[in-house]
Amino acid sequence: MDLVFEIDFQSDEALYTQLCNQIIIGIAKEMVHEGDPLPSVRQLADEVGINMHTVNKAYTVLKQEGFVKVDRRKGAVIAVDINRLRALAQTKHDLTILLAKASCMNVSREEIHALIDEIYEEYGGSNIHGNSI
Amino acid sequence: MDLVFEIDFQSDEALYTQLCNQIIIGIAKEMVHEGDPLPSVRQLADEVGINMHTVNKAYTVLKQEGFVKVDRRKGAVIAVDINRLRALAQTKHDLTILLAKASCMNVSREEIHALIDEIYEEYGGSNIHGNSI
DNA sequence: CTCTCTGTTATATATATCGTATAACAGAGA
DNA sequence: TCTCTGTTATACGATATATATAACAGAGAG
Repeated sequence: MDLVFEIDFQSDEALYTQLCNQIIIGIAKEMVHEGDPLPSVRQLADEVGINMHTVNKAYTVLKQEGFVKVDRRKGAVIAVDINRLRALAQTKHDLTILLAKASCMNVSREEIHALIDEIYEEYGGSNIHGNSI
Repeated sequence: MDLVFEIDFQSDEALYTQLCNQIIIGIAKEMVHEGDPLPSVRQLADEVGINMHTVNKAYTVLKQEGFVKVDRRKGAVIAVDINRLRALAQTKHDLTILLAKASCMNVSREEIHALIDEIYEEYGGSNIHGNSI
């Protein structure tokens, strides 16, 4: 399974952010794995019809966040190297706001839990912390 | 309990976004309720040391999202009037990206569920969908 | 060595967003 | 009338976003 990139030019999300999210979701869904090469900045830019520098910014952000590293031979490759503590803190911060909105909208805790399971089904059913089944 | 506003000028979150989030979290935590008046744009701007228009933008966004309405007598008041379907869709979209990042960082599904409960404890233990206890 | 690919950097430009600033308006209450 | 409310208009500067053209060093293939 290979990554398919689709850009929504009408979205309010920045183009490079859309690319970042699609790659991160691709990793989570195990469509790509550690060491897999990403398209070159020029190739991906041409493929989705945006500028090379926009792709380069996406790769740079992903690199800073630890999702990608640069291999001089292969180019940009998947590389999940992580500061897990920071990841947990960021996750909690984002969840706090997301759940506040959901709570205000009368989305119950049970509905959230169900949503979590529904989404997580599509992601790696197995990771080192064993969330399989 | 009254809302206390604190602005982090070092944050990468926009100032008006910080205000929006604090008010939404305040509603979720039931520190404020339907009909409660918010500070006037000028008063709040002066209180936290930012421009009136920045506060006004926060109120405008909250109004568009249904968290606030304008009462000519009281000014801006809390008003949780909601398109629940849109709320669910938005919640799922945001969760999809958030969980993808968490999954890549090897944050397990169980840890997410625990985080959900931890955060939800601080929010309304009771809403119309009965997520109490 | 040459050619071509990689990411990377430098400049420049255009547009949009963010935050501030000053000013004014209409509605409502004292 | 005076004062408060949200709202609107306009302007300015700073930053973010996206594009464009150009060049560079490292690495692989011929």
